Amino acid sequence: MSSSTTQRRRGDTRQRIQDVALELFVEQGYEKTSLREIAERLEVTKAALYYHFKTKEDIIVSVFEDLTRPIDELIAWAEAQPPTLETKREVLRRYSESMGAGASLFRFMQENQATMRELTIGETMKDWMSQLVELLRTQDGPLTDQVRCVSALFTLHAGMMYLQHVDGDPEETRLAALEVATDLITQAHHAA
Amino acid sequence: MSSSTTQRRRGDTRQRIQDVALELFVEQGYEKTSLREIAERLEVTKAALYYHFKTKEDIIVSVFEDLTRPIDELIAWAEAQPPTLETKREVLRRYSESMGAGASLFRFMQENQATMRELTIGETMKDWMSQLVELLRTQDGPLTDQVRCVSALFTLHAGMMYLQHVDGDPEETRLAALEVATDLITQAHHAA
Amino acid sequence: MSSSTTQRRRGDTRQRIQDVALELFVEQGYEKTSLREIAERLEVTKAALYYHFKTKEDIIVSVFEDLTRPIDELIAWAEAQPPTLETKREVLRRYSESMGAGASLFRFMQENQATMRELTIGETMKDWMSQLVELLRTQDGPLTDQVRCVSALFTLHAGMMYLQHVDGDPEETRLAALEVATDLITQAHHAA
Amino acid sequence: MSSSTTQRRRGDTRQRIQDVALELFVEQGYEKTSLREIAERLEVTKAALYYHFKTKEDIIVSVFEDLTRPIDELIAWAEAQPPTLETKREVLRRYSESMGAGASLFRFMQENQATMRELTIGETMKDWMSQLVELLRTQDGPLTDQVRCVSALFTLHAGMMYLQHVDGDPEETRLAALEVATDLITQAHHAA
DNA sequence: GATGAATGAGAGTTCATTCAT
DNA sequence: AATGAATGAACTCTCATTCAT
Repeated sequence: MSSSTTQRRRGDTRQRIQDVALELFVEQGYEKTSLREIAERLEVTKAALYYHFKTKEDIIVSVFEDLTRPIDELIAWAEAQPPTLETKREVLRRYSESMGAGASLFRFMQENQATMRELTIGETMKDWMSQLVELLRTQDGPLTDQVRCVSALFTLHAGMMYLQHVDGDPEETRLAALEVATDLITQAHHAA
Repeated sequence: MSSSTTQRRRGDTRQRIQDVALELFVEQGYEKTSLREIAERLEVTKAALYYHFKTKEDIIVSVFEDLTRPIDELIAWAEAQPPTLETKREVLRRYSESMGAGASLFRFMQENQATMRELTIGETMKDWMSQLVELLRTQDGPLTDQVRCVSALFTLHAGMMYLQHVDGDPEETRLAALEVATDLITQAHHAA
Repeated sequence: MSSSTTQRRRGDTRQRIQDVALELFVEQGYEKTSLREIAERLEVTKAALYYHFKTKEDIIVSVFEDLTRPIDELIAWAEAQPPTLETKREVLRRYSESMGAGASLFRFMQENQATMRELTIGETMKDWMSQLVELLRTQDGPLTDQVRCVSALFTLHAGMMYLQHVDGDPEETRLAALEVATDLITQAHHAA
Repeated sequence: MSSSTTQRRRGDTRQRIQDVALELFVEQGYEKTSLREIAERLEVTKAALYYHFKTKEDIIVSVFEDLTRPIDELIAWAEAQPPTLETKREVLRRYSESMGAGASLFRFMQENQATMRELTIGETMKDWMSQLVELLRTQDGPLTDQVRCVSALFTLHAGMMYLQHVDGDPEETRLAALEVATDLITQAHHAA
């Protein structure tokens, strides 16, 4: 009995809401996903969502808080390191890994930037994009090298979003993207 | 009298709707922009919008049709050329230029991908992304080189979106991005 | 040239509006038919309709005026006759004939009574129904006979509306309905 | 306190919507009745209607489902009987009775046929009209007799709709109509 | 004899949110 | 921990109608 679906669901409703919400947000975008839809898919009422979360925005904020912790930690760690090339490589390596884990969250971010901007988390996200760029870029180097640093970041994103279905193995693709990104950052570093 | 605001506006309402709509869509996203808002900013009624466009989607579709023509032409041209490195460089050069012109449209596309996917134009857009990648990528080369081609495209986008406010002169930034992109494609080409 | 479609249409726009309007009103009902639809089918603008008719209601009123004249005349004629059985038979005969001619109008009336009631013509129509009943019914006869008179009228209607597609020849059906109606009225008459 | 208006209304809102809706639909027709009107008369918001019914059409469908059950049962019963004259008489008798009960629904049907046709229930209704005719009519008899069967049905309708205000007692009128209808069917039966 | 452009009113519908139970 | 019932605000869209040209 304790393993019946109903039983297993006891107590983890909050988690299930987050899961289903992210799923739908990724599928359809934030605004086009209604609380009714989320509730229906969970077979609970809308009011139940409000027991667990104060607002719709709260749901997505909570998902972000859980899934972006690795990035926050990465940034914190990197800021404590000396700005060597090796550090930068490690940043890319770990960032790429995080993306593998929270892939759908990243996809959501990528595809819903307009929405994010209005949400409080928008700032958060923009913040770490800037911080990451700051960590990677060769200060005071030529403009092209600064572009390379940003491009390295975007290459990782592109690797996740646009190359996944093109080729076979997702992991292989991720590694290829990481290699290209590392390459870019290395070029930028040597030029300086 | 013939130069009064009302007079000057005669006959260009359709154009003005497109302009204001794009402006707001870029600012706030497609779904968060209501027809009421557009109408109010134009000082006409909602019904007037419906005189000129059949639906809300129609408005954005028409804006796209006007502003993406350069890209369509670019693709058509490139497909008729031999797939040399020089052709590829020219593609990037012209693509970068188009983005300078229709900058806000590109920003809209970038930031509203989730929305676009549901819209009919979503397909169109995805189509030309694929076609561009196809034109640029070194067929049958190593995976990393394929990544480089996609990355080149994304570098141009990144140059437009994320580096504009960072540095001073937008045009200079655009050119730097173009240089990096060209670099990437050249590497990919030589390796093959 | 004078026989080109455009040429032939000159001057009979008013008539064409009436035709198309009736056609659509019958097909879809009065409220569900919009002036846009009528205009589109005629390949003119809505404003053109307003050149010929003051309001939407005006269109249908004008159609009625044209097509119900035979009925008005029938009533006028009947009122001048002695109320013999033969007169009554003649009334049914001519009413049945009118229905054959203005069939679609009758169908419209039958199917849009709720609408008619709000329209000014609603009264008109109700009026002649009462007048016809008055002409047919055997005053002061038993209730059943009064029912028979109304029923005779309805039989004609039923013959037009519900039996048309059931059997082959519409004309044959009409005549059968007329026969039954005449029968009913005869019974009612003899009883008195 | 527990008998205050607000209290009493708890839980029967759905029913109240159906009642008020039918009332207004009968009064004004389906299309001319807006949800705003229904809501206002109930002193709730439009949104409350949508809590109980998915669409406007849904409201009327639900009313139909409730009120046409007697007819469905009548048809089912009749189909199980031998097609004797006595059965047919019983069908008319019970049909006439049903009409007394759901009188307003019948009036609505009669006066909004154009609307019904577009609604899903239109088919339902047409179906039972055909089934009733099928049950009553003397197969392979002369055309006039078939007309008589349909006419019998219409006589009942006419008795309800057009004779109610003419004479005093509605019940008396209904019985008179039933008598005439039975007469018609008997004639048709004997001829065969 | 007709059009192009617009309006005001209102339709049906959906949303995030609330609150007593 | 969750529901049933409801709200208010907003939405996209359609309609009959007007009027200068």
